[in-house]
Amino acid sequence: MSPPSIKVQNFLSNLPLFKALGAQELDRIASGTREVRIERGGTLFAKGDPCSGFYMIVYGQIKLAIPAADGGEKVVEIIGDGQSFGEAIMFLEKPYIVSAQALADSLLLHVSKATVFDELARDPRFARRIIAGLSARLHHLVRDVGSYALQSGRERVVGYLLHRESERNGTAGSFTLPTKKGIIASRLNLTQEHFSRILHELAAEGLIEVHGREVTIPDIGRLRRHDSGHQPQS
Amino acid sequence: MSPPSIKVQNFLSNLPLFKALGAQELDRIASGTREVRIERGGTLFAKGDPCSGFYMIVYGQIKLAIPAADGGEKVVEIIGDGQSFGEAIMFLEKPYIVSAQALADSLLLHVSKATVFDELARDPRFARRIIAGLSARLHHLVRDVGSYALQSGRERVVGYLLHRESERNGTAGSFTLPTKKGIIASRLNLTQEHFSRILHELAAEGLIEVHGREVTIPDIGRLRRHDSGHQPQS
DNA sequence: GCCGTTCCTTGATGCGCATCAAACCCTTCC
DNA sequence: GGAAGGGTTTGATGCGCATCAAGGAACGGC
Repeated sequence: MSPPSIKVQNFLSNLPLFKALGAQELDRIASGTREVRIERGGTLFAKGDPCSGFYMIVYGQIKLAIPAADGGEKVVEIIGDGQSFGEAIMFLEKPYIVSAQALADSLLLHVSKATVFDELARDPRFARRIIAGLSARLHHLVRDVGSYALQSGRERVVGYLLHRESERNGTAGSFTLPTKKGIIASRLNLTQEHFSRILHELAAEGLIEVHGREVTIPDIGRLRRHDSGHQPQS
Repeated sequence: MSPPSIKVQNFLSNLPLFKALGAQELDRIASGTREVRIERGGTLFAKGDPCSGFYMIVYGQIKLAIPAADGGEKVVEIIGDGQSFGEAIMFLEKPYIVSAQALADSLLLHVSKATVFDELARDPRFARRIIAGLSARLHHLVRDVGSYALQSGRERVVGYLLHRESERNGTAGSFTLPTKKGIIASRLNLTQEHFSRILHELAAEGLIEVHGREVTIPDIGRLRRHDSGHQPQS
């Protein structure tokens, strides 16, 4: 039953959160870590569940979403390889306010609350990294809030595509959407239908090409100019 | 020119961030702190400015908002006595993404980045409090995102009123809006006009009474039942 | 191959909310 | 007191986006 703990340390040491920690620290953390496997469609936790630690994705993909009363949901984030989630709620004595569902068969590491708290008290560098991680997330969320309030659906889609392109390894100007379009639409505060129409519209104007989940941007500069809609950007 | 530093320590020791710290720690922090006075309407910092520390409000009121290209803005938060802001951006090497403007004549304390970093390295308790603060803010923002995406304008207003009422000291069922209705409207992702109409509508249904910024809720239970709009809550 | 499912698109319709515009406060200042 | 100027309300109009409803396309299983 004992997990291959060597592997865990190796994986941890490649994450920004744990990079350049000593072997001793890594051992301590690894001992408070357990592997979690979950298959596509499975629910890792639901809104209202208590929180016992945070998660990191070794491989796979997890969707964080706020469920609505009527069965709908708002996708807050789509998380992929090497990223972590659930830290913030760990430091508040509150249940989850989002649910986490696997979009692909995934392998996660769960680091227990006690381990984190312990390490926090010992190592100020670790605290600094936790703080940096939380700050970055807050920063992104504020940007999201701004885009929801100040940009049109079309602008949000263009912004998203440009962002994706910029992070994508591989052929310049071309990339694959990370998951189903309906999920991405919700992430952008749009319905699936409206998202589909916007993509169609952009394609009709020659700004992008879409084949399934494959998106090509023939002229990034031209698309970027459309970022602020019909108005010249300030 | 030397500020009355005794006062600063006393004020600090009453804030959650610094409560129960020793005199030595308080002295160190106070020495990295300076008073900032700003009058109503003044701009504390603008989007794009570099960040040199974080702020706490001794008295007054500050509005954090994301400016739009067309001169509009989205109010992210309205901050009052004893609260702090600007921590997160301090830990990222990025300029502000929001602007801060005084809604009333205010007295702030500015704690320098160096002081915070220094204390962070020394005192794990301080780190824990910073982390708790960031986590709480993240939590609130996620809730906001959910309400923007999943609730109608009317529901957001009702939620806001109930929240305000619950925090308000004084007569039960009655409170004063913290600032101009236009600002609150933007905070709730509404136009001033629409916000006004919603208040009028709620008043017409006898759920609230409004006189200027004075709001009275005759029956809180009844208003709460309207929180999820026309549908029974789950 | 065929079938069922899930995902995506396309069309028709309508609501929620923004926008534009004007009137009506309620202060504050001379 | 009157004038000037924010702040707020109210009305008319219209757009962006959701909703409802089908149809098509892609995928996986037998």
